[in-house]
Amino acid sequence: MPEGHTIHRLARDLRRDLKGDPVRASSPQGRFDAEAGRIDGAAATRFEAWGKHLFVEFDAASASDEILHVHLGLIGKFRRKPAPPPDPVGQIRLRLSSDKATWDLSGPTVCELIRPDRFDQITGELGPDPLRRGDGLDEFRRRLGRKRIPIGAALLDQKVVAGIGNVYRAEFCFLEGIHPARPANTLTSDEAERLWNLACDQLKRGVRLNRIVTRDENEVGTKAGRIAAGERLYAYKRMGQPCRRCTEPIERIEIANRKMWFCPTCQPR
DNA sequence: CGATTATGATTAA
DNA sequence: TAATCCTAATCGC
Repeated sequence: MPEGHTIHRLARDLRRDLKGDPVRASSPQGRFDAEAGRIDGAAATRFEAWGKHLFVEFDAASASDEILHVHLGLIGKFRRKPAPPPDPVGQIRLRLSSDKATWDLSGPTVCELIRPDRFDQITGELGPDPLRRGDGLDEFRRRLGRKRIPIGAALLDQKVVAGIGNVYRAEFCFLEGIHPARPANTLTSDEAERLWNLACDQLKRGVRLNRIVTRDENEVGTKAGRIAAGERLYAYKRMGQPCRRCTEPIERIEIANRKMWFCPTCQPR
């Protein structure tokens, strides 16, 4: 589930359930015991998503200045459970609960307490996030222009743009008719701008629906939230199936160590 | 019941 | 380029 939209949606949902009140923190699995103890009982004051990174700040009076940093990686999940907390199921690294809800974190690639200087470092190394305010476009264009790597690789590089993953990169290249292997610095200023605006629109849509749906709803004839599974995307994982625009079979290519799908006709070199 | 897979990213070779 | 970390669901036998 985790591309940028997931994390921004998570920040919003966690905020609604946990913000303000003292939060109970524990590590049913045990691997985060000591750290959980340090934030247990502190009031959570801020929930922020930066690309695929989630940060939770706590009231300085009730905790130290440490900030919770979570990165879900490929398989991490935050699952909502009712309050009061039920018996934990599976490997729960961190459980956060208020009297409104319980949130169980499993399988994160990063779950740690950090100091503010480290927070500055992590966020400072990220490219612009289409879901955060600011002049992302100029920065995105600048960073793309410095890369000779394939656009398919540049879109995965969190220093170029923060929050895009393997599904969105394939879908964005398809939607803009750009061959995934084209060097990033050969994109015109206009192409870069269209990619950026597309990312802003699509990630926002992803947050709203809490899933990736890139398919045009007029094309499917249903409202976005109801587009059936398997009908939501244009290219991702559709190897050999007919392109939804031109019916040519979708092809697969390996870029930046991951598989990527594209239409050879709609995305010429 | 074991193998495979997953919307990630780093480290080693 | 390959190995590695983290976990759970799914699939084939």
